[in-house]
Amino acid sequence: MRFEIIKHDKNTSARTGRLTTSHGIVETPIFMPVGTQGTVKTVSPKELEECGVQIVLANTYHLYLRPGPELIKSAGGLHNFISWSHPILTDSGGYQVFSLSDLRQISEEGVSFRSHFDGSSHFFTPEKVIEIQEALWADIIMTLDECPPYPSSYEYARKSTELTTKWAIRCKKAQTNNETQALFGIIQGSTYSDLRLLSTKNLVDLDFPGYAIGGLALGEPKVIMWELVSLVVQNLPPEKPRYLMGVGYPEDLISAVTLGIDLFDCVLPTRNARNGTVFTRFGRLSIKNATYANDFSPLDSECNCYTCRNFSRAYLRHLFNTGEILAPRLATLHSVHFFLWLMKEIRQAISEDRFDTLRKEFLSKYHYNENHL
RNA sequence: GCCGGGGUAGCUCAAUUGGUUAGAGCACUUGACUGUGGAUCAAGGGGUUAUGGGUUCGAGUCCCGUCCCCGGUG
Repeated sequence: MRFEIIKHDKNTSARTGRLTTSHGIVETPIFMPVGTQGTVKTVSPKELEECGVQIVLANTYHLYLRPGPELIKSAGGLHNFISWSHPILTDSGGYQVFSLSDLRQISEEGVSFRSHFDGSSHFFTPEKVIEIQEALWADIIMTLDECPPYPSSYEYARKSTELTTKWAIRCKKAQTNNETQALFGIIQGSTYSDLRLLSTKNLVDLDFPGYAIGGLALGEPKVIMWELVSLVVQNLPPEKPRYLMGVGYPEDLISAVTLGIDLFDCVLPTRNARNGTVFTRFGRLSIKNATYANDFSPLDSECNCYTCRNFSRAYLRHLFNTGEILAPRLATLHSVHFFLWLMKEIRQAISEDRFDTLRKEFLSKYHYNENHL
């Protein structure tokens, strides 16, 4: 993997870049839709391409439990198995163990957990997680981390962050294929500045090809989140890609790019779409609301995605209210298209030295939820 | 026609010998969702208990009339 910075924004820390992987180029800043089980729910790879998707995220935790890394390996790797020829990033499973499994027990050696769907017992170590991700053969793979909940006590966060660093060292050591796969380290530290700083320095010393910031957007105030992102980014090597994990809302993406983030992933555009809430240039729109029953305009009057070119709000509402399978599909297509459109606008604005203007224009039009600030 | 059973929220049903403001599920309305949850959670609206009388301190509940539904029988 190679990362080159193309352009720095004049007024902010935003930048555009080019990430070259063994399955092609990713232009940054970029948003990665989440395809947990080897599919971005409801949409096909071809449709993802049409939405402007360049890289998707898949999940070690889920794919390990089903169908198992051996099967995917014998299919010729994840790209072959799911028929996606562009880059893939796999998450390590640290977050899923934290958020999905009932019984988890963390020790120095690793984490034991019970599967969230059949209750079976499993044990992840840093070495195991690398082995699985090498079998899946994603272009970018992640270190095993522990994601401490918010809020966490300082003492818990300190120990947890220390453990994440030790696991990062073991992951790096366990990696056998660093020619075609890039291993990103994950920075933790909860909401404590000194722990974030320490975590950043320790991981930078290990010289990863890219760095992720994890453990944020877990309910902490936005002010704190941005302070921490800013602090971490300032202490990361500028020439390496930076990935803010699990973020976020459109307004968050703008803020994070401003601080110098290159990569994002989030379930919001896809999960919310399945539940009937889509993102548009004018803000969030709950298509199931009765107010759209007779509204024959598209979701977003300025969008040229397949959904907006062909279907009305009234029809989409009808599809949702009748439980039709097309409803989550069309909504997902729109929101994914919108997120990728936004990233493209951001890249273009940076390259033309007008990122600041774009940011202001976008936020003046986009009606965001004030609870999120 | 006669005999029996039954009419409670849009739907399916609760409501202990008559006893606070008639409840629930689904549906509906409105929120929430940040390294996935087609999941789920939260809040809300909705009732002259078929209808007209009566008994009672008090009736969805007991009595009488009327209307309607279901089963049986002519």
